[in-house]
Amino acid sequence: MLSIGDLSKRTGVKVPTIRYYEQMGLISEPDRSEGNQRRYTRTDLERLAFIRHGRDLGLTIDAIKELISLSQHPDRPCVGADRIAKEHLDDVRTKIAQLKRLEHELERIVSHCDGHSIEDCYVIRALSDHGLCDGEH
Amino acid sequence: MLSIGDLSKRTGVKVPTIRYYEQMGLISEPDRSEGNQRRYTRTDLERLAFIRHGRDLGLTIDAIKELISLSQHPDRPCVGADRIAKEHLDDVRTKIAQLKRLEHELERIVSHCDGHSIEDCYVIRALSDHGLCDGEH
DNA sequence: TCCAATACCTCTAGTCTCTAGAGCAATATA
DNA sequence: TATATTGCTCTAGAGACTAGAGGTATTGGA
Repeated sequence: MLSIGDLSKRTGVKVPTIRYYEQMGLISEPDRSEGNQRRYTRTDLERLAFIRHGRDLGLTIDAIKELISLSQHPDRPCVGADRIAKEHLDDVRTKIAQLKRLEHELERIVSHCDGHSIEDCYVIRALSDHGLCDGEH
Repeated sequence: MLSIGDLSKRTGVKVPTIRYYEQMGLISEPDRSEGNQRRYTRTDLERLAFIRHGRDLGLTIDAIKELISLSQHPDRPCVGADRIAKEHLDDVRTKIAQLKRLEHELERIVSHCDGHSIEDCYVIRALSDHGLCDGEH
């Protein structure tokens, strides 16, 4: 039986976050010690590692909830799970593209600045005047 | 003189967001009509466009505040503004790198899935078992 | 000129995913 | 056994808005 601190150390999920996940219904309420402290099993550990992993990949709490519920019906086809992952992959790709445009824009802004007075500062001017931008964002 | 709605239409910043920016001290309190409605000038319009642009580029409210305060001292050297932009560029690059690792991981996960039962679903298995990952994330 | 539609006002509370702190209780270690 | 550490609940805060309630101004058309 693991305490919440043990679970935290093993999964890298902070203690208050574990309690938060419980509150959100991502993990079930664990048994308690005589003194009302949470006691976790190996199953809880695996579940939490699953959640952690999903969060690291940027999945939302709701997406993870859905995956958990899917995984509890092992006989169903896995298209649901695949769909969630695919949608997320699309999101990630969109975000990368956006950030790259941003990077480009910022590079231009930064490299134009020569450290003289604010009056001539390209950073400030570029922000004031959208027309100085290359693409749209 | 522009109403808050006009300002919103011209800048693409939603009305409640404009009021929020006022509350946060990003824009100064405008004059009011006889009936207590906000009335904006061309200067306010420019300021808001500046903020909008900064937010589009992903700058935080605090960073924008700092830039505004810098821009109000036109005699000072512009290294401060340049520093803010550079720091942000670093952030953006870090985030792109992270997302690319993620993309890679998700691609692997998705492409392994053959649509059969959940029991064999690679999405679920990959999330359960970090050992199936390529890199660290 | 009057009326209805639209826009505006303030204030409060909610979003999402945690994180921090207060004040107290249980457990582990020396 | 004394003390240090960990745990408990509850509330509030972060950032950057967004939504809704309940009421007031302004605007455009008949």
